[in-house]
Amino acid sequence: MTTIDKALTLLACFTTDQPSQKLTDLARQSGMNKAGVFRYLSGLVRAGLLEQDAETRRYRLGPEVIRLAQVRDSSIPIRNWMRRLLSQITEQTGETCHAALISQERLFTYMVNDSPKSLQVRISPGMQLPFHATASGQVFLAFAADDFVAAQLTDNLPAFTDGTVTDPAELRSRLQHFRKKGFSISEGGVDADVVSVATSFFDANALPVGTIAIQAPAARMTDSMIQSFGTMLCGIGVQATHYYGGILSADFPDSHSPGVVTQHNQTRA
Amino acid sequence: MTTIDKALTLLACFTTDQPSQKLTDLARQSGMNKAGVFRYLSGLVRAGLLEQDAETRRYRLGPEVIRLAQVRDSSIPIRNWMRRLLSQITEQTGETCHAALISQERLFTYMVNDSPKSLQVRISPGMQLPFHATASGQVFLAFAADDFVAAQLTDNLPAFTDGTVTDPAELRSRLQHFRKKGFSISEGGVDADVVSVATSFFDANALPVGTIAIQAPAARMTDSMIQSFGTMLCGIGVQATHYYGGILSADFPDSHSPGVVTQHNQTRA
DNA sequence: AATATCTGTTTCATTATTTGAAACTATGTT
DNA sequence: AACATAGTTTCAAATAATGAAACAGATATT
Repeated sequence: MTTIDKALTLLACFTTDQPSQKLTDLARQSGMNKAGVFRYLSGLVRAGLLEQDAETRRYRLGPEVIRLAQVRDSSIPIRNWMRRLLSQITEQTGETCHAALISQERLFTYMVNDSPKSLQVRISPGMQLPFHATASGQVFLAFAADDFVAAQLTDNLPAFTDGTVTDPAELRSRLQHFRKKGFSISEGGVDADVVSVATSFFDANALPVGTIAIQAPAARMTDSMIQSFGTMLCGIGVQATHYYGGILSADFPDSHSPGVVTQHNQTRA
Repeated sequence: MTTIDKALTLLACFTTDQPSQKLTDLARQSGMNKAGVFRYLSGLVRAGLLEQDAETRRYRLGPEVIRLAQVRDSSIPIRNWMRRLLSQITEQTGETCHAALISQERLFTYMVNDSPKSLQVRISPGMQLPFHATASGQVFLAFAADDFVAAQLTDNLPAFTDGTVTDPAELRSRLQHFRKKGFSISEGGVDADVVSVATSFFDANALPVGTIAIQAPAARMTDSMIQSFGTMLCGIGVQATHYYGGILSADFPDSHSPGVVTQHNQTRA
């Protein structure tokens, strides 16, 4: 492990749950020496990736990460078309939806489009999604590489509700099913009384890079709605893959590719 | 200079003008050994901050910078209120506006709100703004620390048009004027026939952290419009400073603080 | 008010890592 | 086929990283 690796692993400690951190905690979490962590953090601060609160001495992410994100988006402009796709979903379904992206083997919410309804599922960008307990995570695994799946589906997976499936064998069988359908369904995996449907989109190697999901209160969801949401999402996923410049996974059901949900599907003859 | 510094300076090479880079160019630009740059880049790739195109072998910013930006925004949520403020500006003026932030002594556009008009000034997020040639840059300098100004206002400043002011003495005198007014005006500094008006907002140390600007074709701008845009921007800037949790620079004209432009200024008795 | 405790920061001799020139490989060019 | 270019690997010499312990500056406790 090089010095750079050690310094940069500290960045992974900053999450939406813990957006600012104390030196001592970072040292404890990372298992590194306090003096070393201090030097790493200083370097990250000099680079603008972190900044230190003058009063509390706590570290948080710095303005440079925002600049970098803008630059990234100017070369791989996901933001623009993703906003359109999500608006389209909420328009057609009336429900909250979100997109998630993979980074460093972690799936995080990238963009959220809130339902106009008053009873809505609350979710915010930047949150990490557990693979085994969310529709997004599961559909991602359904199309991910085998060793990746194996790394995620360990024993002792945490249960967030009574309904969380934690048995690897059971999960694998579900993944197979989701792979055939092209979308996943999760009921009460993280929050009870929430149903979630998700599909994935792919990069140039036909590997999943992100997911698009709809989340709604279980109370107003029927089985047929879930199915129709699923097929719609598959169509959206195909578009996302296209915009991203990727190609569909070989396992992805192709029934959705030719314009099942297009912007002008009403104009069909 | 530590190893971490050397590795992280490479990140600064990625800009909207050069969103992807070749190893050799990065080595040349940074003046570092090719082998070393390769090792640094590998580390940055492992951390997800960069990724390498499988075909072209070029490096570009990775998905982790997006996750980090989301986390940053969850602790210092500029995006939400800034979007509101910019919409408000375009609504009232009909012109394109943008916000810029400072990072690592560079001012970059953070958010853009396009004018609905067909003839509009084109600007995209993530671009670096030269301090001496833009209204944003100038109003930033007007309230920045003395040594920062001195570092920026060197001799041999580049001229982008015939109208670009490059004389440090002349620029300093303008800054003084802008500081009194609270906003800056730049005509044809970067693009001829473009007029720009800008104000800044401040952090808890009363130092400028960003700017908010309006840009319009010179053809449809009058002097009185410029002045009224300026006073409006000052009001918006006061709000931005408030939302950001900062305090106004002591030099900032206080005439704008008590609700010169509030959301409900029509409801005054 | 004095003491203890918890921070973040600095020091310094030991140790391990970075360093860079050159060799190597792969791909594209004349 | 020879040449050129770009990315990657190697290895002994040089340099920077390391971590225990000391320090300083807060805040909490007796």
